[in-house]
Amino acid sequence: MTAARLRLYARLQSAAHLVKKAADRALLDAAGVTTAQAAVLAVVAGESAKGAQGPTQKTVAAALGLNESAVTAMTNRLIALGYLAREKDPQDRRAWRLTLTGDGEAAIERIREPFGEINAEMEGALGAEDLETFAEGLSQLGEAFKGR
Amino acid sequence: MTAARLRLYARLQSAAHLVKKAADRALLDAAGVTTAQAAVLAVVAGESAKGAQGPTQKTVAAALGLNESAVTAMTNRLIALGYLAREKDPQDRRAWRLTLTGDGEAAIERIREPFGEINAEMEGALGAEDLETFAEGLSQLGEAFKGR
DNA sequence: TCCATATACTTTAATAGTGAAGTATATTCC
DNA sequence: GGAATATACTTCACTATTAAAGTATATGGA
Repeated sequence: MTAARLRLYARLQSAAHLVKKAADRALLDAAGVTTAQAAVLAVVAGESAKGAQGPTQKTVAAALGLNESAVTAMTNRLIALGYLAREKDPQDRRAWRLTLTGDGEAAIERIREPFGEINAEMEGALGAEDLETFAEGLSQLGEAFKGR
Repeated sequence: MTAARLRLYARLQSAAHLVKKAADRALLDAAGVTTAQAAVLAVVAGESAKGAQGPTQKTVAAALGLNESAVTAMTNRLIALGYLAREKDPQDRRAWRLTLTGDGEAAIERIREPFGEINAEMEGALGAEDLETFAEGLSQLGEAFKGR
């Protein structure tokens, strides 16, 4: 089958792993934050910009395709690092509302440049490839595997 | 910048994570093996086919873009599961030579079908996309980030 | 109003990875 | 031949994830 010949799964995972490894080193070096932590901070910043309250952990989990237990653990680490704060939602006391601290906002600022470089390096590596089409393909893959 | 607009890093990691999550469930269900374990078994099978001896751990690490310490841990798990065996290379007693057990070869057989389905689902999800070009882009990314 | 069920989060045990520092064996170069 | 260095692997402490089972609070009927 062509499905086997193209080895899409292996290529996708290998590329993702190698890029993540490099990005983690770059971000940790320049901003003292891992890419996984940066992703959570970015979601909290983005969701906070939408409304008065910060997002719940469930919202963060859904945005990143993670289990809620992963977000519990990440949130604990980010609070320990001083980047995030949480308080009980008064409307629903099962839920936490997450917000960035001042240090959290500062971390996001520090992330911007090294992260932009990673994205630029990726675009450079793709050479002649149609970038829009390639990016679209990645989104289609994500979309197709989102609900299982 | 276009680099930020396309969010290649986020899309790549998200797609890879969601596909891996689904593939792990499928493989664990059908073959009792994780995708990470399957990757190591496949490398050992492929390298063993090339020469008389199985690969060293270093060879496996290089093939998968992993640290040698990750391969030490994976090898221990796969030996405990009965899929892999190792013996000291008589030419270089620092190195182990890895080989598949009968159970390891059987596991590779069980993996084939569910894994083919994952690849086929990925191709399906890409729709109109030129599959060759997309696959090539993934390889280019991997290649560009391999040596850092 | 109370019970059943659904929802938001937590806990636990496991896999999978990193990087740094350590051990043992090879190799290289006076 | 022996010292210095390189290489193959291991160990350790840590981050990040999953799935399953548990806790606490909401919600929607009867």
